[in-house]
Amino acid sequence: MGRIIFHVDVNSAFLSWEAVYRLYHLGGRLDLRTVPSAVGGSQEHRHGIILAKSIPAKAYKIQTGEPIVDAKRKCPDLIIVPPNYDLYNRSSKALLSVLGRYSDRIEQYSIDEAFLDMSGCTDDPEKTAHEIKDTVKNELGFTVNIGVAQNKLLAKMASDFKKPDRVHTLWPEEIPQKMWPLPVRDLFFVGRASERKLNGLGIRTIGDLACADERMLHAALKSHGLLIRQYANGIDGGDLVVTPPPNKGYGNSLTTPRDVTDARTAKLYLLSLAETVSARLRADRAKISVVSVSLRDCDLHTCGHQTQLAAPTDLTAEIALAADRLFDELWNGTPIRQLGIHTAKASYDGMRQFGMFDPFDYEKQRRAETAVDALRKKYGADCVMRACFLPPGDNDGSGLRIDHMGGGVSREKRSVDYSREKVL
DNA sequence: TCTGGGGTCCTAGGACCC
DNA sequence: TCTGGGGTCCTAGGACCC
Repeated sequence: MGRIIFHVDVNSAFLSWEAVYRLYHLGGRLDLRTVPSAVGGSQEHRHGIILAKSIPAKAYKIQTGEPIVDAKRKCPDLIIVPPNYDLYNRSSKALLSVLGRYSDRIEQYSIDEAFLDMSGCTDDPEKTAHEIKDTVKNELGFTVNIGVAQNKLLAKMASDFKKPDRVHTLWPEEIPQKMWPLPVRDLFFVGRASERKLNGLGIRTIGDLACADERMLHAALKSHGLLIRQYANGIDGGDLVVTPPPNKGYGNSLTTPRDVTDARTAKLYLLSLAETVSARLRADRAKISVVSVSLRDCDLHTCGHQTQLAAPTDLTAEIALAADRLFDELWNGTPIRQLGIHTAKASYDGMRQFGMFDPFDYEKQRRAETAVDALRKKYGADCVMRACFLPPGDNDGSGLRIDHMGGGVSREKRSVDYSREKVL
């Protein structure tokens, strides 16, 4: 038997993990998976979108990524629970540890998805897939779909068929019947923009794409058109990425609770984002050579501006300084909804060239910042903070306080209240 | 009461080199 | 002084994934 690839996908991951947590760790009685429910951000903080939904919620046409307001309109009784990224990371680890018993060639594709190379590990792939699926369910309490195929693309497409708690195969001879009738949007790497262009060419199903004229596709979609045509034919030469490559860049962004209309507040947010980004750089022993600032205005229009640094850095002070300058060059005074700091050209060799015109002593500043990192690791992120972020009172000019470590997802856990009374 | 946050890759256009 | 053409690097923006 040739190559056998499994794609394991947790059904409604964030919601299932929350449901399991409430049932087994908090002793709740309601299983969120059995009612219309969703995980969503806080509307007061303008993070109000659906991150995951239950299957009953799906029946109301509620979609991941849509505003909670719209979802509530579709289903007034929708139960919304806040995200808990710590829980998701723990659940993800538990899943990976179970999968590790079945193959030593695993690619963790995202927090809730993994590819397993099962070549030579099984004489009956479907039976083994069922065994993995049932082991996860019995030991961890949540269900997965497993797609079984000869390459990653087809395994991934197969795991997306009927849910939950299913195993699907997608062998080459099954492609015309199982994959080609699907709308082209269901194909991996066909997003909204590609769908629109393809529809304009009269291509509506994956089958249409599979036999579409290559020159026409290239004219409309460049190399991406040829890639998705290969995918439509079930062709994917990609290997499993067992060892994840190092990051090429690190970024953090934040949608502010209120539009920011003054530079002082914007720069306070940028400083908090620089704190978070650079702490991650130092934790990973990475330095970056490009800093960019992105702004999104109240019309959701985004723009950005970037700069190359004279020397690679991992310092909050240097990144914040660059970000401030970029901000001044970029901002035209439009009220800001979201701010971001992104970095690129990461290097991991630990070198830092001596700079004749460094605004400060790199080594000295780095000792200070790593000392703060150590304190925060030991006593919590809030044990040391800059005076400009200190309570009491507001510091964003509208009665709100700015978190001194801005952006990211893990900080959401603070807003979660898992007191027993809250458990359904 | 509108629309998060983390990434990667590609393309287009301009600067600059020979 | 009517303006080729190949190459690289940089920047901005867009598309896709989860």
